[in-house]
Amino acid sequence: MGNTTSQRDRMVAEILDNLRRVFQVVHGYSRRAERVAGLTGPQLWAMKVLAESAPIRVSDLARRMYIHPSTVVGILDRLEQRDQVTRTRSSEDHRVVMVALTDKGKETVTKVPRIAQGLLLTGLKGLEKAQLASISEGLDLLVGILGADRMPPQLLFSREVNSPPVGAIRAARKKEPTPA
Amino acid sequence: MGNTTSQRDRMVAEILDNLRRVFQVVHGYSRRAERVAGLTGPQLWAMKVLAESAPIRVSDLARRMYIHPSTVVGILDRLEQRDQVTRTRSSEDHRVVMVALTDKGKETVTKVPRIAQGLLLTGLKGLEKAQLASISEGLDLLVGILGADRMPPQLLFSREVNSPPVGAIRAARKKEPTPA
DNA sequence: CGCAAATAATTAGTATAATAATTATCTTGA
DNA sequence: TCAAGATAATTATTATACTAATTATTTGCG
Repeated sequence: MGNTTSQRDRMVAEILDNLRRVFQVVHGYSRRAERVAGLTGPQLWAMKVLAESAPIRVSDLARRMYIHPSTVVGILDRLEQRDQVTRTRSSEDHRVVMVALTDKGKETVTKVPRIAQGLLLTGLKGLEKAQLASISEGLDLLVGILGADRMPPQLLFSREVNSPPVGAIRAARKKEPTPA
Repeated sequence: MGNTTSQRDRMVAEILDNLRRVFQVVHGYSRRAERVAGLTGPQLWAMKVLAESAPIRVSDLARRMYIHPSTVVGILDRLEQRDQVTRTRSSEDHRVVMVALTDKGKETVTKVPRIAQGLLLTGLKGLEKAQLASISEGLDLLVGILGADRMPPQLLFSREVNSPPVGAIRAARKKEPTPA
């Protein structure tokens, strides 16, 4: 195939290589790291979202985590089993289930923030500002092309998933403790 | 926590956010995309490594894929079941099992190369050289700090995993059809 | 009103991935 | 030599994640 192997082709190949490597490392990374907290990465992530968004519907939690609702169910099963969260069926709409943190869960959240992302965080913080800017810029571009490409194949959950290329998603995830 | 929220802190946070987002997207991405080929992403990846490295030991395959040997066993189970690979126990050392592609497997590999990484590839190829350079640079830095950081917690497979921060790994993955 | 369509959560089934334990084999040292 | 340790692959168990199918419930149309 690609005979000429232009410089660009090589750059693209290298990017894919690096990307794959980063995935691999970060993945096993956060697993080990976060297991220190007694909870796995996704479990902890769910807890963090819960901490921000008080009682929240299962489907909304899934949307915030960018994962499928059925996956969330499993995560909640395990968290509930460990007394970290509670599930309450809404009295208004009996189809919905509201999820909240237990007292124990709240305590967990306050205890772990550092451990969760701490390791990568430490690494990044050790870099110079210029380097941070470089990484940031590269990732932005990456997110851009991914964001543009991801919709067509199969929308994820089919709600407001139409063209928030970057900003909307980030906005939704930042602080904002649901003004209620 | 972080009261002052310096600009650097914000940059770091944003990088982590973006990173997570990229993971999420690429993940579901390659799943959908590669399923078009009838095989899942990791299965296809294993096939590609096999195509390059002829008969190879299970543990070496795992090392090349940066995943755990036990995970490879499962992937091989499914590939073998589909007549894509063969497993042969070595006669020299009865502990080792050599894996190779079947004829059908070889054909599969020639048929799919584009689909596998094609989508991300297309996106990247549409970018300008300067943007590619930017992404590349950012990822290099990221890989750098990850490579430096990943060893201490728990070495992955405990072989020559001592200080090949970046280059060694890439070198091992590039072409090089195992010079015997 | 009453049943069909839509919606929310869950379950079922498959695949990936990691750790820990097991089995078989090989290598060494007493 | 032969038992102790190391090594290779595998199995078991747990967790994540997806798609499809199921169950409840709510809405809306005729």
